[in-house]
Amino acid sequence: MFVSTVGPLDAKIMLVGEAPGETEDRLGKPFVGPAGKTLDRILMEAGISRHECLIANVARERPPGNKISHYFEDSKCTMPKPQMKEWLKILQNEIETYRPNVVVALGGTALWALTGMKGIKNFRGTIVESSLVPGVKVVATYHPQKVNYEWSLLFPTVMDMRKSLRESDSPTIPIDRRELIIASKRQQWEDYLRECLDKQHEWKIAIDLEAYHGHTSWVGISHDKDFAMSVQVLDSDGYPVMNENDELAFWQLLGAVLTSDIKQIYHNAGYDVSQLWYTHGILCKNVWMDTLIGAHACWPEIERNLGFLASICLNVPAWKHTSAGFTKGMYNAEDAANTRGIADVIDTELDKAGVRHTYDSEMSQIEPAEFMQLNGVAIDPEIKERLVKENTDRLDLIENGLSELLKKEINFKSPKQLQELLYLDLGLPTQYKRRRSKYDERKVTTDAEALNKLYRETKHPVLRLILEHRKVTKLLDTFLNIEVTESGKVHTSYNIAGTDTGRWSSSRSIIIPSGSGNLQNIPYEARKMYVPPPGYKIIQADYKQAEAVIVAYLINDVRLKQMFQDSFGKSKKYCEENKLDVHKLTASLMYAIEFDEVTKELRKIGKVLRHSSNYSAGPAVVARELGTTMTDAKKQLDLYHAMCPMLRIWHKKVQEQLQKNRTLITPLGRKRVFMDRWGDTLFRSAYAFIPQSTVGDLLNKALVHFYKTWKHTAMILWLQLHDAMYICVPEQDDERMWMQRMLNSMLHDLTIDYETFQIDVDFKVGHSWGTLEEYDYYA
DNA sequence: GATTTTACGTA
DNA sequence: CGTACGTAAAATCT
Repeated sequence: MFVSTVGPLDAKIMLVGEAPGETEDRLGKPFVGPAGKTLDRILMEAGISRHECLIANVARERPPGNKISHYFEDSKCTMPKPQMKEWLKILQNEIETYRPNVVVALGGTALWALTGMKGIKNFRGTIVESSLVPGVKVVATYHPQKVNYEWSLLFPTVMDMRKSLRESDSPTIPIDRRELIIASKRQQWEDYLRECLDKQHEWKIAIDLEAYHGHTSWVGISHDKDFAMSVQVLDSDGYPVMNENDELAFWQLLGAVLTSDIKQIYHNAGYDVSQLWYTHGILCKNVWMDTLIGAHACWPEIERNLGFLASICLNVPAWKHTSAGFTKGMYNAEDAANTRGIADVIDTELDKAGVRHTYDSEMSQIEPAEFMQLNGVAIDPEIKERLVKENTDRLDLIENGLSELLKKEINFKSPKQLQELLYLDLGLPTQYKRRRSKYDERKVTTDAEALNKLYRETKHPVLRLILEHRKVTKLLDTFLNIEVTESGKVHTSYNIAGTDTGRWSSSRSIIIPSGSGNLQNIPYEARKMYVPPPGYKIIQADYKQAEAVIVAYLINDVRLKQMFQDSFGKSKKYCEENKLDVHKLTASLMYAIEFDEVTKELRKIGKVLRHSSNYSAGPAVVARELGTTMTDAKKQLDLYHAMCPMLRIWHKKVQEQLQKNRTLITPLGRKRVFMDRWGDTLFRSAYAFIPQSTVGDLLNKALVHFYKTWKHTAMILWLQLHDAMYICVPEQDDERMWMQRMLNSMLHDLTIDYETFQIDVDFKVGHSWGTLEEYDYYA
């Protein structure tokens, strides 16, 4: 059925979709099916009333199989067939007749029809002039149906809709007033940098560095969102473009600016500031804002690259496509100007959203995080060589064993070849990946969980060997055969804005690329080669059962809280003598037996259940962890929840809170708005959020305090591992003294439901990361 | 050559 | 129907 345009003819906003779906086809109206429902949600969140909008589709009839390509000659949908040409004419006429102030292109097809541009991902959120009806303003965003499939797109789509609402005030297309000086001449950058010095008490400047293989190639500078200058240092082959004198003058002058009082803005200050210090000896004095961290504090769940932030904070055209080749200088200048513009928006948003304290706290983490990145961690070359040899030998044995069993050469790292081997050649029962929802598609897998299950069922020796092969190659490929720097170290970049929870993430350092990159997932075996500097020893301090303590207070588990309090600051021996063992307590309550009757096996059950229940894991996970049947796991779970009904009550409470405003606030004041689709996945991340985030924030607070207090001593901040910090101190120093100092920073009051408590700390000491020994500080 | 998928390491 | 991450190698896309 032909679906015509609906809505008031004097509408200021016109929405243009792609083509009618099944429901639209049946009812003859646009956006009345599932996509219409999502459109309503988007409009509601943007504060737009559907009845005030003209609503249309580019194609007026439903294509077979809902495939828009049906109306095009080519698969890329750029050459319309005659029918589509006719519909374009209709759309053109309607826009010319009704003249809405803004036309919103919903999805790629509408974007193409209205502007001739392809690629909705790059152009969404930008304001462009229509080519179909010149002079008419178009804002592009995702199609609601796409949001349906990929719920994380809801936020940008809502932001685009809000922009459209603002733009619907008038038909005027905003003019891009930016003045960008690309690859500036010496006179230009000299004048500009001197002006920065003159205005150091008035201006805030954004700085952006581009690098070529670790060397700075461009520097972008901007004091105003409509002005930026880029300075080229290296050409695209990595050769200097300035003569020695000019380059020296440039770095000196830039150094003078960055060590003046001028307020500086960066997008990921950690990188630029470290690079400036490490390769140019410039120690930036006054970092006023980091737009990456600012955006993280405001919107922890969204994408945070500059292009995306600009699309929601500013009215500038997309510029990512200029990042390669001869337009690099343009890209660099736009980065700087847009960073400058975004900073003002975020500065306002931080207060509006009430997250300034989170932002400040994260900003204070830059220095210790960057210290650790630049300082690095030493690798003992002999231990490394030994580990590589041991595991290479082991791999040889495994491969010999496999070739004897199989007599067919296959690549055991190839999931495809393994599937063929196991499920076709050997005829083993096909295993499928565990699904997050019963609506997910069933996928064949050969992962460890599947192979273990197959081994339990069939005892086929090849499975054992494949599992071992996987373990050893993973260890060798990712963790042992790593590049170290000339000084025998590895470096990691700690990413303060790396997670949705406030925990840090860790990844390959761009400044000093080395090691396996991520230092937060090194397996125990490989940790043996990570060593302190000569003459130093390692002290590890980690929060004791941190997340379990937080959960106990969140759900108000009186018995558990009492146990944590009773064991606080006590030695291992004392806890044993006084029956202070969480997992034994759990088991004794579950089975209604005396504490002393709890066997090792029952304690294990208690431990697994507490842990998995805290994150609302299901019977499948419990069965796997305990190696039992699903039926048995279900029984254990029922026992656990009968013993601890508060947990489900708390889960209900979290759901109610989400219903209210989709916002959770942790005991340390971190705020997160959950934008996922309503359902179990959303609930699970919400349950996990508060304990995970609180522990992460607690540790980072402690780490900053400790670093500030002791950075001027011989102490070296060594590693951060979510709930643990590692330091290195001189061999002859008293370790108890350092432990006391760590305690001073780490023991910190937390308040949940008007009850104040602390989380205790465990220590380890040693001379390699893999051989640390427990140190009972309270003994 | 770039991007996505699979598998797996940590807290 | 644990969640939170990052990386290597294979697989797939363009």
